[in-house]
Amino acid sequence: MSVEAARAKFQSYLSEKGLRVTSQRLAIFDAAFAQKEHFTAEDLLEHARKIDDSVSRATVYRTLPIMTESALLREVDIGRGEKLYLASTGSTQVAQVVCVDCDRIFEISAPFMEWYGSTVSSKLGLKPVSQRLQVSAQCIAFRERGSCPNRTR
Amino acid sequence: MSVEAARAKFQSYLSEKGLRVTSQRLAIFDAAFAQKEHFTAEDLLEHARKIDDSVSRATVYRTLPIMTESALLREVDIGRGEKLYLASTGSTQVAQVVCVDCDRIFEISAPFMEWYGSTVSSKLGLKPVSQRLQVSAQCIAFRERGSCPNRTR
DNA sequence: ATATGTGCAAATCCTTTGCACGTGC
DNA sequence: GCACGTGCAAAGGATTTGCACATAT
Repeated sequence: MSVEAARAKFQSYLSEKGLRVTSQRLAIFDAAFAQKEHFTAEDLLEHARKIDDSVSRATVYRTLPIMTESALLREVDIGRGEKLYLASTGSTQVAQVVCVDCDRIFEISAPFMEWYGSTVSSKLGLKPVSQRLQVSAQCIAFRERGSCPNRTR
Repeated sequence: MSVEAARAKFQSYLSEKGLRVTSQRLAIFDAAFAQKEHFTAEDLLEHARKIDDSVSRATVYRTLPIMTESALLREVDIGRGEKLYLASTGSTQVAQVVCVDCDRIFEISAPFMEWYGSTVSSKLGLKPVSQRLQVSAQCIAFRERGSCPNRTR
């Protein structure tokens, strides 16, 4: 799905739900879809303000759930204090591989995850809605050199 | 592994790491292993205080990572504000199935998860350390009646 | 004896919320 | 016009931390 299509989808979603298409929401959308990596709410605020400096932190936090519900963003919670977000490319069958040292996150498609989730929950008679797989791993640089180039801590 | 064995393991772990075996740490251990379900740091504080009323919130928070690192507790983060913990019975190949309505957590063993993690991360040349699978699902009661008996929200 | 651990309360961090004003529809 | 959205700053909730005192080794 192209960015243009996603933008149209966002506007449709808002209208259908009786929500309003505001300049702030569009700025937040544009800022989110300009990111190439995972971003935090704070990152998003910063970038959205470059597009429309009237955007407030509160509006970012209020818009994030809307974009998540409309499947335009994927929320990624790897157990740090803050949540991460990523513009959704369509697939929900994605696993996060997090380097134990540098905290870099690699997203990889995992089409077999669906089968996995249903296998697992059918044991309990539950109907799976979504599944998340998170793998902690040592990245190549860490294994070879004992530390990661991207390390921030 | 029995509770007695786990308690011994905890004391050994502390000694090996040059950490001290204090009455507070033992009270926290005992409180944790007396729980049958997932518990929060606050739950643990409350129960530990019944054993030793000198236990403080700070000590609970300082002891939790020690018990997690020594594999005596498993940390479960399902994206609520607070983290949950569970006395570890040994296996790390466990998936959490969370009911979307009542938030109940079912832990089920998932021995094939290890294979899954390595398959996934080998695509990136990473060495997997641990993996977590979380499945959101509708529980039986929710599907049949539209709401869960255990619902708290 | 002394390095660790502890309780307390304050501080932190991310996120949410109340309110008065602004603005799409 | 008016319901919904917004910015601001304050509140919120979980967790962390600085410090002086206590204690395991």
